[in-house]
Amino acid sequence: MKQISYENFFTNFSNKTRLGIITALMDGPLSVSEIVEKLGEEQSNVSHNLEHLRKCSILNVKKEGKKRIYSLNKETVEPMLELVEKHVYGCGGSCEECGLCNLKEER
Amino acid sequence: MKQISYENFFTNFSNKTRLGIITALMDGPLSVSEIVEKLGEEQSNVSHNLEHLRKCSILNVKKEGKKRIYSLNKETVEPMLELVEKHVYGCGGSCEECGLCNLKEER
DNA sequence: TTCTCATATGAAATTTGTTTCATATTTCAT
DNA sequence: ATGAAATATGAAACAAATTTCATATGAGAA
Repeated sequence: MKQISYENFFTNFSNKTRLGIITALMDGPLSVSEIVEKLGEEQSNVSHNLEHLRKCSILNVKKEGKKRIYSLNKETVEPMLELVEKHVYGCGGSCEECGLCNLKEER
Repeated sequence: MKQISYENFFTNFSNKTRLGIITALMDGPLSVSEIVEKLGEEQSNVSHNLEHLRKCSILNVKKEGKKRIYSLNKETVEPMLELVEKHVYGCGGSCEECGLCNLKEER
């Protein structure tokens, strides 16, 4: 049996701050301070989390003066989130725990 | 900005036991005790984790005598894992942290 | 250079998630 | 009914991930 070890990859989608970052970058690249402002999280927290995302190639960075501009690897992220969305809409409202069906209501 | 709250969904892919369960069920449905045996994890641990997976509709259950047969929701899971695989093979070996590039070597 | 802004980093504190342990529940066989 | 097998459940113990805090680094402006 092939033991898949994708844990660390998926960790990037399983916390609020990181999904916040991902969501924030949906509309285009942003600098760290812009992300910080958008999320209302602490700078160093955002920074730590950006590192994880970057290390898994979910984000890309480029330097621009003193700023670092982060952008989303949409090729992976978009279909990933689309898949979940599809899953949610297909579940018939049976996922009490994961909160996705609640999300449904919000939209 | 729409705040995505998919955390809990992705949590199901970001730990070893649950990915182990998912992997075990790739080849077809299994009872709890069969999963326990296959993974070498404790029964109650497997049981707890099965609950999470089921609640997010990643797994389905059906009763069969005293047994409960769990099966994989392949429609969601397969393309999800395929996506990650594609991401990995496209990353050019740059994801030191997430361990996916190491997986590459294993195969 | 020195100052300031933007970001990163390490370690401690905190929060969250996972596993274990003991026990309960369900179902079937006797 | 009673016992045994299969699974579930709750709470405590444990482990791991996240956040915060203090500080460091780097880059440009004065």
